[in-house]
Amino acid sequence: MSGQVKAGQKRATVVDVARLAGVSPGTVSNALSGKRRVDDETRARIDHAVRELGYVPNMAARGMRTGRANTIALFSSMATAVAAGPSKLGFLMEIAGSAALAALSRNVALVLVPPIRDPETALRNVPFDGALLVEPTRDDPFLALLAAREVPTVAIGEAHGAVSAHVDLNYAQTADLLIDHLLEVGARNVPLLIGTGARRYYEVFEVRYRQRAAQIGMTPTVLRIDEAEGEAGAARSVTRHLAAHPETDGLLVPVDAQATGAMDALRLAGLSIPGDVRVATRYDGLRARAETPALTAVDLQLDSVAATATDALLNLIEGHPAATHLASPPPTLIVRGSTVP
Amino acid sequence: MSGQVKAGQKRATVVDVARLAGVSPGTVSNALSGKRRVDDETRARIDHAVRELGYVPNMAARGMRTGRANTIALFSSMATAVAAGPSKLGFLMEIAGSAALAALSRNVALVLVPPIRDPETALRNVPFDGALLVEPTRDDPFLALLAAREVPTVAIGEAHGAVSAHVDLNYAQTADLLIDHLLEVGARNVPLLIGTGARRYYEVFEVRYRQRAAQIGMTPTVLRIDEAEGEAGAARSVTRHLAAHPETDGLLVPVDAQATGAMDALRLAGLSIPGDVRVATRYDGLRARAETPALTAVDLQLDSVAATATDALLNLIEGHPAATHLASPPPTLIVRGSTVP
DNA sequence: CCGTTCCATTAAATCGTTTTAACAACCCTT
DNA sequence: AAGGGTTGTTAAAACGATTTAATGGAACGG
Repeated sequence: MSGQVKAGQKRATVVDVARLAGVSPGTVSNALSGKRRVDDETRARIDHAVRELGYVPNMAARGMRTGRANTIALFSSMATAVAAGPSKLGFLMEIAGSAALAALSRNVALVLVPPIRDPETALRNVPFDGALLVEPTRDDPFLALLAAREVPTVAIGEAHGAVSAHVDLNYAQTADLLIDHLLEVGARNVPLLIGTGARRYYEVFEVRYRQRAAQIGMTPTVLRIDEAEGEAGAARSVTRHLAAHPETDGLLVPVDAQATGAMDALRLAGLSIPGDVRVATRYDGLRARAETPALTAVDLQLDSVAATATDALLNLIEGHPAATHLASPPPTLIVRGSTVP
Repeated sequence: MSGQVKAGQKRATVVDVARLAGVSPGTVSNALSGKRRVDDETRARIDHAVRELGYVPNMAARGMRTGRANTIALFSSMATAVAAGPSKLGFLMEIAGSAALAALSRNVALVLVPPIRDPETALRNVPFDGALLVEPTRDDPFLALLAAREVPTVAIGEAHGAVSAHVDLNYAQTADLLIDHLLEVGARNVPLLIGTGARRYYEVFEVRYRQRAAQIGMTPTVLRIDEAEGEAGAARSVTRHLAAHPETDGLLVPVDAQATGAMDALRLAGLSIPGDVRVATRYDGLRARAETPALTAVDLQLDSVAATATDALLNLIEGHPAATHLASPPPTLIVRGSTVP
């Protein structure tokens, strides 16, 4: 059958196709890309030659001319201990799945860049036209890299750094949803646990939390935990807090890995959930659902968020300007056993 | 600070660096790649120029010369309904995470190719040096594509097609683990539910299942469900089977999405789990853990599997031959509420 | 002092595509 | 019949790196 290439033979180029079809390489290029008109009869000859030779265009050569890699990168600087955890799933991967699908439907592939110690050197070798950045910190190591490359960058979640655009993750709404729910189910002494990194969503959660606390006359307590310490760090922090404040009857722990740690601490202290203490977290992922009882969380509509971000990024890459501030569907509360029996 | 590039200015090339350092482009290339010796003093001048200009090598140009894209692709032909599902997580993404990490540590990026209707055209535009193929079917659409590209391909899980190598997923062991466990907890009438696709692991499960059934004198029943129909298909199938065989007291459902469907059907029939019917599945992912009761499943050590596959693939790409048959750590049973109270 | 060998460096070729500018050939108008 | 538009095609010039073969010295041995 034609179209097959014998092993060891080097791949056909546009020149080979041109020769076989009796035209010039330029015409082959035009026929294939459809950028300029080509006579129907000529095009037919070219198509035939392409099939005959099993011609596959060389992406590197094309990229060199066009300056495009047909690739976008997905970054997250969240410590692996928190972002990935035992089974490498979660937030980042959920976004990756949707983004990959959205990108591929526009003939662009998604390259996955998990957090690593030395992004600099690793990225020297990876070509990409634009980047998605998941909840960057104030001075995210990736931001500098991306700036140096001068590629368009879309953040997922509000960002303080300089990005081309960002998709809102509705931090304030999400915080309110969780805080109000905890109060509604009767909690009155609810500390907030967040990471130490300078992430925008930590800031927003803290602000809303303090506001609401002031309104209802609750003494606000904010416990900050090093992201790199993962679950264990959260567990230690909660244990310490419980010792000093036995009246604690609720925990607001937006980071899911830290929520898992908090649950461990509560169990260790022999407290019942949600009887003695109610717990709520933000991201409704594996951890939230696998806890016993399962954790009350929020549906962040990550599917939609990722697709929006990807589309915006691809538009930017193609030169179409995009709004710098993109909305996403409102988050909805998912009530589970950790807050109601 | 130097190293910054003013916006709008086009990126520095190796020629600019050479000029500034007072050497030829060839020497710059050698200094940067370390392929040939370069005088220390010269190298210092070059390094300085690189920093001064904020030089970032153009990957497309390099790729054109070297023929490498520094990228590997991860494919799965499993229907989206089953592989991704409600929250796009699962098997594929878990492998993606590990593989991305393993690849990046060798300066290669992972591109994610989720199952789509028209892989052919989408892939024309995506450059990659090799491919990881997750549990391909007998005539997987991706296999042809990869053959046409003549890139090395490593399958995750035994494969019948022509691949360069494959990492064993211990199908037989896994099947035995699950079957024996179901029998051990008292199930005596246990149908096997598998997909209709020609996947190697369906075949192996069926063989082991029939063998064991014969040994203990159980009438084997194999229900085949179209992968594309996801959970609903499995639910319908189970409901139908229960009507005809009320004595059913166990279900072996390797595909997790189908296991979820089966659980729905059991609940609908008002049966208690594991009291009336015991259920076990293969992959211990979100679905298995989020069920109530959580599903007994198997730890497939996907982390290690993905890392092994990625390493082998990169070796192949670099020309080092690799074993065609790669082992992975033995799977272990994870007993949960769906088989023991 | 000449002939080798070794070394760092360079000039030039090369990779495979896209794009630009030029060019015929043809059809209309006037 | 001359001039003005189309239309389809082409030759040649990019794109930016790596690699090959050649070069000019320095160092060395006899």
